Amino acid sequence: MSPDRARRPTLDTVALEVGVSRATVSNAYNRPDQLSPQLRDRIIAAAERLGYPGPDPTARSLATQRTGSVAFLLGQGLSSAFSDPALSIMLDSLASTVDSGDRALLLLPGVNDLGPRPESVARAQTDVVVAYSLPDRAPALDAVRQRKLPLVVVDQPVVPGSARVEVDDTGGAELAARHVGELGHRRVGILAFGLSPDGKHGPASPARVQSARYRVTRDRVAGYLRGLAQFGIDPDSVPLWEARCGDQHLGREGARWLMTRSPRPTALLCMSDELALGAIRAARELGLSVPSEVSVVGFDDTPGASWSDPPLTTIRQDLVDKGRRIADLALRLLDGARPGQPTTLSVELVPRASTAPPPA
Amino acid sequence: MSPDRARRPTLDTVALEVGVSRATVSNAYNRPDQLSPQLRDRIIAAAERLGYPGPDPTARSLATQRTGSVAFLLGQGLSSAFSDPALSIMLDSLASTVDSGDRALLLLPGVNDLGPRPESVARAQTDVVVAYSLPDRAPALDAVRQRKLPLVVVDQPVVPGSARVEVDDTGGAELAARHVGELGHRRVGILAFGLSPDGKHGPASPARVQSARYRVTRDRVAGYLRGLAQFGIDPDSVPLWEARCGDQHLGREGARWLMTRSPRPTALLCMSDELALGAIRAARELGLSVPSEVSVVGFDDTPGASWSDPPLTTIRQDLVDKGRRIADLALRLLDGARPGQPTTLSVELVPRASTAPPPA
DNA sequence: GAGCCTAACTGAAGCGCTTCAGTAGCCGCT
DNA sequence: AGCGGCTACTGAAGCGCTTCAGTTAGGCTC
Repeated sequence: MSPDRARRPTLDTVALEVGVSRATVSNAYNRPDQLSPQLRDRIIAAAERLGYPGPDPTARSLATQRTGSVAFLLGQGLSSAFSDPALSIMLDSLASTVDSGDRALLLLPGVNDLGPRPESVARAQTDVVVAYSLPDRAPALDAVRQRKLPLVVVDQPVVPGSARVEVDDTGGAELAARHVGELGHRRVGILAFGLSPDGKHGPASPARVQSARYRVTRDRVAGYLRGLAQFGIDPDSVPLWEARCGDQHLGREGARWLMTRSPRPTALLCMSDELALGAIRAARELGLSVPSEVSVVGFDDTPGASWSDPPLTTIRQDLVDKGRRIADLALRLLDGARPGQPTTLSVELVPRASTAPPPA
Repeated sequence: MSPDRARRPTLDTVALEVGVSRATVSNAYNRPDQLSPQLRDRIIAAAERLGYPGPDPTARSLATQRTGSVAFLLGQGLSSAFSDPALSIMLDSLASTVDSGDRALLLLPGVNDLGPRPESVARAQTDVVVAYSLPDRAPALDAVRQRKLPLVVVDQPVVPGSARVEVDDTGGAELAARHVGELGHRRVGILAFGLSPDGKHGPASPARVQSARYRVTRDRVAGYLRGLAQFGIDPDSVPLWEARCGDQHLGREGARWLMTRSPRPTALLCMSDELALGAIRAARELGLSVPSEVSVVGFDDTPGASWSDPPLTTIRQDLVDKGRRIADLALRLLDGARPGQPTTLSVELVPRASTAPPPA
């Protein structure tokens, strides 16, 4: 358009100015040991003078065949994602690990709960992909496969040839269920995450639970029911409410529904601390005391769990460790490592004051 | 390393296979109108057959001189950032706008509250930068300037030559202050965000307030004090507690400190809803009723504000609109638009049940 | 002083794509 | 028959950088 507006300086510009070859200027930036310090100083000074901002990242990427960024694929949009502090914490830890490896985080949020659009993935400048909690058969994963990018899947269905980091969801849920079982509860309700990416929330039928497209939700339900079964509780008698995303607001709504069933459950198993906090709130609004009239168990052990009122009994997973491992794994894949065995992170029960034996 | 492991197919591979020129294959992907549908179909089919995943994003970027991503620079790490739902909401709206423009979001979280490292910025593959709430004189901004990238600054000090989106922080804070003034409060405390990127929190001296490096915090304090002054309240008599980041936890701690001053403030002005929720909690723990014994005002009007107990009087800003505008602006800068006048978004007082006249 | 080694620098070949100025062929018009 | 104007496709010049195989000069050794 405009009459050749002062072309940006490139490596050549600088090389010409200093009177050296382009390779030398490149070395000045990337391999300082390859040239004499004096020459390097001259080059850097000339670059400064010419307003050369250093090697262009894109050109460098093309030449080196690595972009230096890690793409993070998210099932949902950012706002629902971050309404869950567990994700924030994990992502923060992931991001700092990634950043310390001199790489940036390319965030591809989901659209309509289906994960990112495949075209977004196709155009993403990245050399490794982390998929977090996408529904089964997310189209974005096809795009990843097509590009043959190394993939780390987290909390998510198995994808052949990818590395995997998982939390022992089933085990954790079972722990939670057994905890309330041991306390003597026999009427228990489940407050679950979304089951399928169709934006629905509300009471969920067993059939819907069967066909759930989110692995995490499926596994946790299975764990809950398995744990409860050990106390003779019939899975079909367990009411389940599905919250589309894990925020307190829906937790409250769901808990309200669960606590108005009859017979009223005396314990609520919640798939996240946020949902559990919503449940506590709902209980309070219904005039039910926690834990003497209703027990509530969360999942994740986010900071909010320990300072809620009452403090929340929950299943702890080490979110910081999780983020770090994911990032490490991704960085190692970049360096050509094989996916290897899936990493499964352990969980533990953290008993606090939101659970107690059921009312007599 | 390995003996020439099946080289990835490129445009040339496909062109050779189909027997057309490379340009034609490129057109098949980018300008379907430039070739006959039949040929295009043949090309796409051949690509499929060869496992060609479509034009390489990096090479494309180099050729077109645009990366297709928007870098988002954050003052803090992700976890503290997302502990503020206001940011999540805004970022979500920003991300979807960016995504619908077929661009991705490159997230550069801050390190040590100073914003991203300048090297990260230097290497970032992006063609436009959004800086959110960095401290004054953040080193990352120098890197942006050096690369001559278009810049949108948000909630942040003015940077020459950049576009700007702002919320009327001073005005909003003044609104909040006048609201409690009108209700009759004369002893008021302020629960503020961090003042400077040094990780400190706790009671802040007027001197520290003076030298604050975060514009938002500075402006809101100024607004509060201006509003209070209209009711004859001496700025020096107003206790201020600084929460390093805006999370409930620190809000509670700060509020507790404020509410144990003597004379005890009858109203608390909080810089975010999260802080305000923490304050309400602290009040409850101290056995003080909200609003009859102490009034609390938030800022942002996040969803949590309306369903807290009691519902929170707050200053509303339209976060979704904010995100969208930022993204639009960034995309327009990419298309060569001039930065133009700063956009200032308005705020309004939303009176709810957390404020009332002071106890007699 | 011949031979060898190393440090310092260079030349040129890519990396995979877009784009623009052509060219070739064809159709329709006069 | 000649010409203009299409449509469909091609060639080649970049985009800005990295990297590797050299080359050169200087220093060291015996």
